[in-house]
Amino acid sequence: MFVSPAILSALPAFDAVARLRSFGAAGEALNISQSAVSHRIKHLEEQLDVRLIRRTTRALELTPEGLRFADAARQALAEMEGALYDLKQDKDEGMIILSALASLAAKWLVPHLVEFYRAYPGSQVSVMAQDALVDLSREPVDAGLRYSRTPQPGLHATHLCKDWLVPIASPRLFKDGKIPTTPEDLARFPLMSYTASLPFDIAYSWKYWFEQMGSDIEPELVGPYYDRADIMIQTAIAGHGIVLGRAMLMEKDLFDQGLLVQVGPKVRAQASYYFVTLPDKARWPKIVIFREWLQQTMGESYARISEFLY
Amino acid sequence: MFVSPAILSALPAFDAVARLRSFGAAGEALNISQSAVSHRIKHLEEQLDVRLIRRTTRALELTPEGLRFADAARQALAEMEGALYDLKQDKDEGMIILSALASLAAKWLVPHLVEFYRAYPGSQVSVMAQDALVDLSREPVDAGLRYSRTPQPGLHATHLCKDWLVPIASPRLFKDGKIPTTPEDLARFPLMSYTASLPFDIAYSWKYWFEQMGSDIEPELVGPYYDRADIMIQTAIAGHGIVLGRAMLMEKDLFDQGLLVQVGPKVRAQASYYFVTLPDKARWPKIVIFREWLQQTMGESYARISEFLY
DNA sequence: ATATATTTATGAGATAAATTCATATATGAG
DNA sequence: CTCATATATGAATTTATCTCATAAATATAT
Repeated sequence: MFVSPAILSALPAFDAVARLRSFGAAGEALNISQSAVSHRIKHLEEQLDVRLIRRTTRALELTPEGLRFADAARQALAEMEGALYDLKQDKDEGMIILSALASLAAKWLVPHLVEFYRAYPGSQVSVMAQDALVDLSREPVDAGLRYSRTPQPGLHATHLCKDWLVPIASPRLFKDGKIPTTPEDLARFPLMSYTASLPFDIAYSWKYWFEQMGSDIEPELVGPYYDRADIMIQTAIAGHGIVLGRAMLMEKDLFDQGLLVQVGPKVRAQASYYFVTLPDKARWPKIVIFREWLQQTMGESYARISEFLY
Repeated sequence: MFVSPAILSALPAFDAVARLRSFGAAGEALNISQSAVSHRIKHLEEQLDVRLIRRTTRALELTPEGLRFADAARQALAEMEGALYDLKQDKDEGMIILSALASLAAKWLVPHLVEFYRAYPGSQVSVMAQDALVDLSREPVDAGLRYSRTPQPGLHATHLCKDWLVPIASPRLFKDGKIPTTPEDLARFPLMSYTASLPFDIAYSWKYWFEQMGSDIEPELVGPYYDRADIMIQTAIAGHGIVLGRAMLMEKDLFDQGLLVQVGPKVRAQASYYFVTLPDKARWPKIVIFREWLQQTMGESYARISEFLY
């Protein structure tokens, strides 16, 4: 057997009549005329070939069959109502599932997320720290926080901020208290770099930095290497040497905890941070709220960092 | 929130697409065109403002939202399918709930019902032995077996058979073996009658019988009285006296068990047996089957009794 | 008994929606 | 690149639904 659309579309009317015991009241509840309700119910009874309602001019009563059918109708409608509510929740105020690069998640996002929760107490953000770029239309992920030169085509992308490459190190590395200031000074320390697998790998390398400094020093890199920028920074904090790191990842370590010091001029990183979503989801309220917060807050971080670093 | 008919009527199409992973196949399953399915799904997605299906020319995939919604849709449809099946069952082969007068139920219907079960093994009849006439449109009762002069207006009624009033008694009452044959003989025994509360009460009384016999005897009735015809017959079987009973109620006792003997001529009873249903239900298969069996079987009973009694 | 008020039923016309057909469009496979 | 196989789309048509005005039915009050 198969349930015809005609039967289904009559359910709200029948349910309303069953609950309100009046065609007029049901019509009012559904914003249609009493006549429409009457027609619909009649049509439904014809479809089912069963009398569902006993009409006694002044009052309505359900037949035994009508009572049973009303139960089923109510249950089916409740099921759909629940599904609709869930969909709405997804858009409005449900949890945002965000796919972010692990380095950014660890070093910038997680420390700042407390501010978001403070500002929007009803919200919840779940961060999936993923190195691979997930397919937003396939995975149950609402949005992505990405670092790239250009946003991926086909997605709704919002530019958040640029970044800087900065040589940093633990103050403890300089036992005599003399922090290097020139490329030449700097090159005497162990230079470490993150072995990115990104296509713009070169942008991270010391080679690029020395070029930007107008220096012809050919840097000699030492290990350990990690493929994650945040772990590379931890290595610097541990005092293993000088790391060329992305400024946005080091905000807390530089300012708030003093674990790192800048040991050379910043240079422009080649990529930017983007917030991306499927075009469909771009206007979902919960996404809009988070995106605007992110844009504002990353912008502030970037401004603060840009001003602080020489 | 309230579930709009537009959303509901798109559910079968969406469910079919979700199951079959193809618009074309879904259309075929629902006997509509591929184009119609495409339009419906598009409309549904617009209504919900959520993308449910990822289209990739060659294959379909549900989005995470689509998967969840498909579950809800399937469940709601299953609920309705169940309800539709129940309604169909009611009409086709479900249990027949029959309201019958207690006397007829006990003395004729129950003994004959085994024949019905034998003839229609899938069927089930539930007999509610009720003295009061129930309102068929209000109670969960499918049909009524009634004894009246005219069928109740507004109901679909089928005439089953007439009946006779017959004086009967236990053979044990006549210790000398002489069974009375004339009204005068008969009047020497205790005469008992059922104190009906029916409007055609008089028809049962001995007075009426003696009149019909052309006798001017004024019968003197003795107790015990019962308001149920079947119990009155049991009283006769117990040998308490002569009872004027309805022939249809005594078929088994007279023929098959020899518990009663006829002790005077039969006279026509004023009422008939009718099988009544609500007009809506009159053509339900299960009702038709039972009605036809009843008509046939009561007809045979009546013919047998009419021939047997003088 | 009769009038009245209240409620559902009905028919016709107007409006809106769904369906089909024909065809465009997209894309994976060979 | 082309073909085969899907879905998408637009316009015309058909179908369904709604509203309005009004009829019909009956419980309640007079």
